[in-house]
Amino acid sequence: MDDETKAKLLDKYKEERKEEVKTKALLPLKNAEKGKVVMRFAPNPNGPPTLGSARGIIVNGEYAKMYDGKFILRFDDTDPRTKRPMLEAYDWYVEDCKWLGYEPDEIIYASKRIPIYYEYVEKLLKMEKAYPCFCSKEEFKKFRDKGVECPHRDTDGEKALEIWQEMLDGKYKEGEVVIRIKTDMKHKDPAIRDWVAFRIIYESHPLVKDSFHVYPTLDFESAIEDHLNGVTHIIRGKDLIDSERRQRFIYKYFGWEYPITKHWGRVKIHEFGKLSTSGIRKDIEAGKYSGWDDPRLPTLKALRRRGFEAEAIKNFFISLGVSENDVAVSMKNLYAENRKIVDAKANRYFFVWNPVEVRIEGVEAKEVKIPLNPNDANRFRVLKGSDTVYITKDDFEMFKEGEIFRLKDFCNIRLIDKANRKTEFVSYELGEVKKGKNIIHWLPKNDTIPCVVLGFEKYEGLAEKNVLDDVGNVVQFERFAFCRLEKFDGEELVAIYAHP
RNA sequence: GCUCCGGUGGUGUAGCCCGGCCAAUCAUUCCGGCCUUUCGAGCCGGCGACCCGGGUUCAAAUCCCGGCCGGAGCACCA
Repeated sequence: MDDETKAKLLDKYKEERKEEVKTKALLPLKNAEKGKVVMRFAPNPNGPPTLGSARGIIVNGEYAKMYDGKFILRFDDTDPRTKRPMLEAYDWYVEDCKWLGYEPDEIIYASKRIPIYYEYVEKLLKMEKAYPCFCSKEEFKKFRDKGVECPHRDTDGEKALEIWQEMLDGKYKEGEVVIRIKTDMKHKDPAIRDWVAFRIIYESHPLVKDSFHVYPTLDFESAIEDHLNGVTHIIRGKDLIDSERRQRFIYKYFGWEYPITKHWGRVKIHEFGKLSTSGIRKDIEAGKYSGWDDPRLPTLKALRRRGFEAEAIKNFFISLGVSENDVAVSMKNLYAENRKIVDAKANRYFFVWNPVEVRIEGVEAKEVKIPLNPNDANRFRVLKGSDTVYITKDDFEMFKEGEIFRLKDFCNIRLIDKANRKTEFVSYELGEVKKGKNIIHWLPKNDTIPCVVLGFEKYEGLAEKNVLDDVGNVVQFERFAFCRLEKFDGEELVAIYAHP
């Protein structure tokens, strides 16, 4: 790109930046040209996609959309041991990308393209920009720390290729030899000094089985792929910030242009402690969680099960932006985003947890019509008001004898005998009871279904029968929370707690 | 220890590159009010921030230096 177009782009970038401030969108991308942007999201599928993955999918996918560009999903699955991929997880990533609204234009499996990486390392070997190194990890660390070149560094190209061939032929044991990229052993940042590009691992790979035993490291694989795919911008976590400086050496040797990079900091979500994929896996195996979609987990499967809208997750991450600061954020922000979407369409129902039976003296049974959604005056559900109702224990305990409270949309009653849970009818009209905490929800004695709500805590109780019209949907249990009704087996309704 | 990065209300975030329009944006939380019926929803309103110290300048959140605090990398992991 020449200086003039660069300057033009920069001006445009500044203008867009100003405009974007008002709207809810990602800040414009540096040097991005409509139609020419290529973004990628490159996970290792060693577990299911989580909220963290969602950030990668959304930020990269969204930029691709903003600039009518291309979005690539690439599986960086080149370690069959330490970061062993999980076969089912490949599809999970594809599904979740689609669910979030970013269907990949292309899907790349690094493990299937290992021969391509071989071609490039052979070139580097021949150019003497890479070399086989027989140092042990510990030995090499000493050289690295001292900034001294190791004895294998000046192996000539011919010999290097010979050794490489022997590696491929299986003549070496694991750990005996690796291929290193020449950088600069005196580079002021020790993290950059001659890094490993290939190592030997005799382990069957979940996807490509026993096809290879010489595997590239992330830095090598990623460097080659980004160039081959014409990736223009890389946005990822700041843990990979040094990758750029390492990989730039390869780009320099081949005369390629490195993509523009941007990094985000660590995200800590208050509600989920420290959760590692391997830790969760153990807990699932131990029975602590029901599976990867356990509603207490930060996986996208779990969030979807709880009824979160993809749009809400998107807005949540867009609001975090892309800054290198570490953020500690609360799920309350996600809840707020989801509520904005779901509030208008979620039907309202009564769910009485820890039900307490209460008798009402002097009331006449009568059907009451209650709006399904307060914003919609035309849709109703019907409850059969009767002389015996259930209310939640939390409410019951709050009231004192003599106090009047209202069963929402039914009638006002006075508590006369708390020990025997007896009340008396006062009136039907809203009248006496104004608003607020004296209006509670309730259920008629003989017209309910058992309902269990699964979430960070488990709630057991009763729900009105009308909910059966909404199985599969997100509803609001009034004065409780938004929940997704998962299934009804004829006996009991299972709902998943979404958020207040 | 070595290298790099960052610090704006309780929490995120915009502004910083190109100093003045910033007595600082937006969202969320919290608090208060409203709602012929959710005080665990909704609607309206309010409180609340430029890490500290120097310097440059007519002018600093913005530039420079130092300090403090936080983070990342220094793997034959990604």
